[in-house]
Amino acid sequence: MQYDPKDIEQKWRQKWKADKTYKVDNDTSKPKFYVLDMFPYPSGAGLHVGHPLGYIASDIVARFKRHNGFNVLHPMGYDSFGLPAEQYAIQTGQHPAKTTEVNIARYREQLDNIAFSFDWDREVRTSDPAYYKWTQWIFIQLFESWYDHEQQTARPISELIARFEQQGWHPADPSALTGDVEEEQVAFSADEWKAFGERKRRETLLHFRLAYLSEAWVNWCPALGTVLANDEVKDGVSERGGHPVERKRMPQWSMRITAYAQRLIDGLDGLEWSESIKEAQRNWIGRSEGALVRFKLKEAAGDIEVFTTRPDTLFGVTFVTLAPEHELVEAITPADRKAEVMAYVETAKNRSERDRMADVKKVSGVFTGAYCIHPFTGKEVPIWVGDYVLGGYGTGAVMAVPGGDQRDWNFAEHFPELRDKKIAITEGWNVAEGADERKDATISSEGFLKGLSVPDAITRAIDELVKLGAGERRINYRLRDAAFGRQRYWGEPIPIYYKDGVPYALPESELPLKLPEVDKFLPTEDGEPPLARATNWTYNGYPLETTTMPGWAGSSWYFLRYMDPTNAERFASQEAVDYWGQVDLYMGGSEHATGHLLYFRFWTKFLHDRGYINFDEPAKKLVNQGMIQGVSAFSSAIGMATWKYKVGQPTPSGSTLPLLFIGRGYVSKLATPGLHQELVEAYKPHVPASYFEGLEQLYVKHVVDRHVSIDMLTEGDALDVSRYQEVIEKDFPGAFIEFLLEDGKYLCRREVEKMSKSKYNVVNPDDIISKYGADTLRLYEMFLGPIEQSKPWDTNGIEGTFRFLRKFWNLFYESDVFRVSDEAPTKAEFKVLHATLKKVTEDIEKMSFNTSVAQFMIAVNELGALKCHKRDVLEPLTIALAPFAPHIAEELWGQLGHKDSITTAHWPKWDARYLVEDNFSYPISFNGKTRLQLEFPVALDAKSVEAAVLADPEVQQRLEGKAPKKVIVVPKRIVNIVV
RNA sequence: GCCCGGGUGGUGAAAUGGUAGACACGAGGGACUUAAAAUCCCUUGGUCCGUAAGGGCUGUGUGGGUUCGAGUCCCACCCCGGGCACCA
Repeated sequence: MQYDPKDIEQKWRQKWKADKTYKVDNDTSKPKFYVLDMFPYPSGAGLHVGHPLGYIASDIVARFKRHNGFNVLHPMGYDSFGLPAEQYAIQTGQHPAKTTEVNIARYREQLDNIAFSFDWDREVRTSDPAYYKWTQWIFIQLFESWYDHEQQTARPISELIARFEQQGWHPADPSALTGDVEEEQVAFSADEWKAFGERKRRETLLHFRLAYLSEAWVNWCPALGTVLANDEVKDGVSERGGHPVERKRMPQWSMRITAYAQRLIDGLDGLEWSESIKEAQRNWIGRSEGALVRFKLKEAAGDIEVFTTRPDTLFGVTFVTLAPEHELVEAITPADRKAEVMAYVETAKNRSERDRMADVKKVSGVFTGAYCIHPFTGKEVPIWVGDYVLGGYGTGAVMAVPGGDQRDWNFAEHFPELRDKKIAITEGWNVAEGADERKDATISSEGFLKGLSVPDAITRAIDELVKLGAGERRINYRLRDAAFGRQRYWGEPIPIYYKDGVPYALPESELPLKLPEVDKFLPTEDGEPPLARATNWTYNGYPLETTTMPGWAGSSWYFLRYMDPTNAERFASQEAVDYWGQVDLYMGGSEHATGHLLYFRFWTKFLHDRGYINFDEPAKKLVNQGMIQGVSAFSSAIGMATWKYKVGQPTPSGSTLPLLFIGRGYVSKLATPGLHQELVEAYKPHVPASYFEGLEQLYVKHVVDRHVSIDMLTEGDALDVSRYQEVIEKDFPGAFIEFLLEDGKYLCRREVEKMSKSKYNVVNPDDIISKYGADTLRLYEMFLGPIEQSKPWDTNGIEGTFRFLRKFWNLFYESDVFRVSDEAPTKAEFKVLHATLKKVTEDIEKMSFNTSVAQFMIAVNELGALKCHKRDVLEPLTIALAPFAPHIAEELWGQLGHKDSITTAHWPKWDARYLVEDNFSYPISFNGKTRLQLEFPVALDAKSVEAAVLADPEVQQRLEGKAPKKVIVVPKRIVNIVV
């Protein structure tokens, strides 16, 4: 019988499904191992060969751990809320739940084809009310919590209320952290608190809740009636439709992730995550140490707060710059300057943050006309507004030190009234040329900092600030609180209602708050989110929140739900959570470095703080699979050409030329100037002959590349011209279309790009499976290279893994008859087996799957050469192969006479006894260059090896009678003779 | 600019400081076959010498260094990929 994956794969998939082979119990007698894949968003495009890469790797580990006696949780589900389904719904009117359902069914079918060992009874979907009930529940817990900075933990809001009743609150109170809005909450005493009305109390509490409503800057697009992300705004207009976008302050639900900034940094140290992801998170959180400095306003009460990492440069302050959004701008600007300043503010703040940050060269700003007082010198410092200062970072104001900060320098240089006021702050530096940003400089400014090194000056400056009451040490984080409300339909409703304009959490008994039906998935006419279209969207007559949660809400805790996916009483039972605990291996793409992976950690820490789980990091080990890129194919067309005549002759214009497709050979030829005769010939029938008279050079101005679907390519990048022509004819009705062939073929240009539908370079796993089977696909994806590395998909190599499986199969067969002997294996056969077991076992633990596949190939080649058909070799080998190629392993396991599934088999242990070598063939090198090989017994000591080597005639001959300077013998490795 | 990865044959790649290129694809040659498919065998980094057996030189982005010995460690640089970025 020949190896034919079609029948056996089909058969086993059905059997596994019927037997619930991959069902996992919360069986506490076995040690647990939790293998998690980042769950997919079920897009309409389905899976391509890149998606399963990580799933296959984690599946191998899961199966391996199971063979090794672990109770392995290896679940899968869907991150099924999201924008694409909503956009599709807007276009087609089809309910997103419906398209999502269809897409999930398709995903499931594709996933099933690859035979993952998922326990599908544990599937979760974030858009399922039974699931998002708990997402909403967690939201309420966040709403009902505050962060105690002193104890570094989240606590119930009731405990904060108790504090307020006893001691009130003061901004300097170190224990109650308010995160981003810290400055906005003014002090109040216990008595004042008690005197507050219900409304006032709740408004105050919003400044402390971990999920809170506050005014936040957003990109508001009135025409679309929605808030846009930074990258949806280009040059002040929306990317879609080009409508004007304004920066606007709107009430927004946010998550106080900033409260966890330090713990999110500290927690990284204990994690087995790649250094690059950890670094990305550290950068994202962006801790910087420095000082908060207060500059008293000259004409008014109050002061401008500034964060600086370089208080040592305080004597170099020449001006203070406020962000255009800064609330003081309007207040401090004197009447005579108001018109000019506010005009600037209007234009500046409506530029998106991204635009403002991208334009490094363009300096813009305006003098407010107001002054503040330098805390050390008492001198007046002019206050400017500049868009290089961002409202959302630090305090939205900077002390500008042109002598020490290049951006400040650039700003000063740009304005004549500031240009000559730059103050040098370091020794040996010419401030006219630029800023000195060195951190190993010596301060040369006037005052008490003169002569100090930068670190000493920083300490001294802060001490002085504290003494004067003009500032204090401050640690600032770049991390901002996360916007949590979305003006969208297809997301979790936020379980909040409004009484008297202030938010209240729904009682737990009202959960889940189900997504209401709406007539359209668009904002209302007056710009309310889609949920406002729902009839009777109220609770006890009070209006319900109309924004929904962002995509990352459901994925921030899903790993917990898999532990106990149907629990109706709790997000997961305490026992289940205690048993499964942290994810032992988390597999997913590195593109989630600062999004999902940060929120995931944040929510875990929060649930830990509130006592729901006993660990505060979700995943011990994280592995990022590389991206599988597609190799796109392009056609190149010359739509219009410019013809250059001899100098002095007019160029004809307005001519209609054929759409001429030229192959890659011609494209590269065009790079060199000349008269490209083939092109001229192709054009001749279409243009007047006079066009070509006296033509000396042909310049082609526009070569338009078009993606060509890769399934239109035949052998060696040749295009199926007639099929492609049909496609082009549809896009350019009535056009002349010609293909310029090279050796009778049209060859496409190839390029490695991201694999995506729009690039027509998607390779579908189903196609591969129907041709070679899932086992081959699994092996091939692993064989491609190290799991973390990105690599282009090239189906050409797949034959090798298919051949390997066939050879493996044939070890069990002789002339198409199943024949496995019970004869005792030879030493050589055992050696192959145990070498393979050793390598594969070690490689799986290192997640080096490409090398384990290679080892299997070596084993099969060697056993084939030995004509080994022995049970004691093949049986363990089959178990070892099972995690990689489960179908063929299960089939052969059955044929070997086993009744139970191979998944229940114990992992075979390798035995070092079989790997012992009697002899070792030493490479003998002279000055590090290998010249010959000599075989000696392994047991021979270094001295004896040296003597034996030197006695060898060939060595003697090479030495030409001279004595070697030195002989290095590394037992069982190498001999190096230095001459 | 900063922070992470990475650079090895025609291709995907392998290599605890110890024989660079395992394994696989592709290519070339051969066997079997009426033929094809399938299978099997041989060759395959470059280059030079040799009829051959065989041998020499060279070779892991570039230039230095450490070492008996460097793809691997150190320094400087170049290129590619990813992330971050007027972050005060």
